[in-house]
Amino acid sequence: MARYQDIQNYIMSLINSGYLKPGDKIPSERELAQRFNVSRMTARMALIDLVQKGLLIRKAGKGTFVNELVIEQPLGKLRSFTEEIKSLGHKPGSKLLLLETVKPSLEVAKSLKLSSGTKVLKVVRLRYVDEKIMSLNTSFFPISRFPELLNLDFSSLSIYELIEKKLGLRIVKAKQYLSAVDASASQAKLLQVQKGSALLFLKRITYVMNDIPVEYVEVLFRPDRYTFIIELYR
Amino acid sequence: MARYQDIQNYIMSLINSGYLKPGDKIPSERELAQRFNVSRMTARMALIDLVQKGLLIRKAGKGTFVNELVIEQPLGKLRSFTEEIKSLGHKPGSKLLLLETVKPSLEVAKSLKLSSGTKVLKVVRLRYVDEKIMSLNTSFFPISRFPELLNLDFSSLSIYELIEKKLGLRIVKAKQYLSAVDASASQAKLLQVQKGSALLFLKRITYVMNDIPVEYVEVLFRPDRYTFIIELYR
DNA sequence: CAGTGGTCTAGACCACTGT
DNA sequence: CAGTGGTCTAGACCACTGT
Repeated sequence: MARYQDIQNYIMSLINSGYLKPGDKIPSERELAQRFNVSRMTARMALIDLVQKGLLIRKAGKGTFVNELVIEQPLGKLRSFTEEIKSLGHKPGSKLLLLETVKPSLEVAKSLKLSSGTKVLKVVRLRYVDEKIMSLNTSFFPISRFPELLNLDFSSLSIYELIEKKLGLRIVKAKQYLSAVDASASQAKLLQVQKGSALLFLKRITYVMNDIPVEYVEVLFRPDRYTFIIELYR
Repeated sequence: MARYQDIQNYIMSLINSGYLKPGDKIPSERELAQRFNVSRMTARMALIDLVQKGLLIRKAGKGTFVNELVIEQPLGKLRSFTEEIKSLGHKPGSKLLLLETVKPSLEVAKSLKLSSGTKVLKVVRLRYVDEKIMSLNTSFFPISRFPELLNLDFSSLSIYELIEKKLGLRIVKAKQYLSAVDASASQAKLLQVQKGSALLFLKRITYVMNDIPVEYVEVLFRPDRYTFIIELYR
């Protein structure tokens, strides 16, 4: 085990334990070098590597700081929020805010390929990453088509997983629309941002076999906590 | 200009000129140190930075090599704004607002794989669809790497087309980041929206062969005029 | 001004690869 | 075996930030 790794483990444990939070200053290179009895270059290597991994940020003349948490999602592969966050080494969370049967809007009905009088299940959830609020999700499920949806536990982490396991449906496709909106007063309050501040707005229709919709969802992301990444090729 | 950057520029020029191809071995740390009259640690820093940028690969006991072009799953189709708008049956437009040589920000420099002192060409354009304002594009081009970029007509519709035709470069990949921001006063004025209203914010790095960046661009879209659609499969 | 990260020196010993 | 990158030392001077 190289000596610079001792320093890295030390810094990581301070961050993971919550002792150091995003924005906090960590000890200087010279201080770490002295404390671990290594040369400054060795302490420096430890920090540069953690900067490269996105955990720290350095500012010449000021110091080295714990980086803000930003989740980046590579688009292109259909994965659940839960799968995505876990794969990035973070802890997904969910809080159920509302669960009721409603008459769908025209857009919801059309997206789910339902007649506008057919009732749907509306589910509103706050989504968390590492206990921090990330997004507000409002889902609509076609319970007339899949009545078993009513039996699902919507406070659990991954609804997609439940749909596949309990309903035996295979999710094969999603169509997403990405835009931006101003936060309304109520949205701002739930997401803990300023009213009117910009939110990343995602609409998604998820399909099982034969292009049959199983969910229509609108998600409002805090742009400081979530970024979509898309790689394109030709 | 730091001395390790001289070494980086040297290596990059060997790669860009085609003298060094993917898989080729580059001179060892000790050899570069001697040739550039620096200590081995300095030569080493130059290489480690290029490894981190994905241009080189190192193998202990063997040497340092030019990285292979990574082939990944095609996720979407890379099309220019002009191609896209035309295919939708609309009329694309462009208005050149600014064209100047600037020192890049850290992010721009890093995205273009340049040292931060290397000047870049900044091009600001308003984009139209059917004579309506759609987006504000701020591009940065690595003129040190591709000096011929200075001869392009930036008031023309498709810069990508020009890059491929006049410079003989094939654009093969783009990486996009999507988020949302509040419109600043000046952005709002140009886009003719309310100050502080939500804009869809896109950052894109466009690459030619060997993951060499040819453009970094930030685009602010009016969300009422532009929506990203993404289809996902599994 | 003291403190910070950025760059750099001129060495050293190590494990590993290939001849 | 000679050559490679990996790790490390004990210093140095620099530009920059904040008091």
